[in-house]
Amino acid sequence: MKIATFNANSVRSRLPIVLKWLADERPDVLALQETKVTDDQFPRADFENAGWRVVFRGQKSYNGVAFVSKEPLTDVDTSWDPSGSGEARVITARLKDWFLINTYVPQGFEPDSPKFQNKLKFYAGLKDLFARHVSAKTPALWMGDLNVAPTEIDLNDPVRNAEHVCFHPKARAAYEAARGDLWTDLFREKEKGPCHYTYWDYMIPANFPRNRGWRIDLMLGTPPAVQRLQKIWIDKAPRGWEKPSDHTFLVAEFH
DNA sequence: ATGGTGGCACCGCCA
Repeated sequence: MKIATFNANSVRSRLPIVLKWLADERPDVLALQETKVTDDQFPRADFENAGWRVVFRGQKSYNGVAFVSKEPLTDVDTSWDPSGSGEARVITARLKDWFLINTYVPQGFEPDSPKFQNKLKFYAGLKDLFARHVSAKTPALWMGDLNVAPTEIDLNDPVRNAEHVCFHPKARAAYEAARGDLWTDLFREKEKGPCHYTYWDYMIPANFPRNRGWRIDLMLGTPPAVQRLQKIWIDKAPRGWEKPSDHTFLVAEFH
């Protein structure tokens, strides 16, 4: 079982690289975030014509999440709204005995802003979703753009970014509270070292070549998922393709 | 050097 997550930063702009990556990697499931498209405008036919299934929940201009899969997913639920903001940020589904959660967590803008409160509320609100669907015995994955670098080795410059909304103590505490003792950061199961990032702010083009990035795209697993995890890696290849996203793919294989 | 990019929308917002 091969499962991946990718913040597309517009699924329509990123369609060529997503389809090429799917054709090359053939995952069972790809979770997408920031699709930035309403459901009526989602490029469903482009995926289906390439042999993929797709389910999605979007909105105009911002946010939006989707699952692309080889086989049809079941129990697709796009109704979760952990912060009560009405934004399209969560989609859940099942594949065989797996329960899959795809989230695009609010970025939060600035620590003093209402948007940051919305981010904290989103993390707190996920507890209801977990309580409803996930126990320590459920094979489950929670993946997506979580907009939190969990520890100081998960970003290039933890000193300058000490108060950044994606490394702020309150954001990290909200992430840790949501994680609880249920979820394990699967990338850290296999790789303990620094300098492994999934996002490079494209405001400064030199960030990517100099590897000044953030590890904010995560895949978390319950104990059965940890047991089944074989390998997990960050695939930066699409950053070398035409019109890359500012994020990269995080990919995991399970037995 | 206190800037810069990119997507989508529309005359700014969000990341």
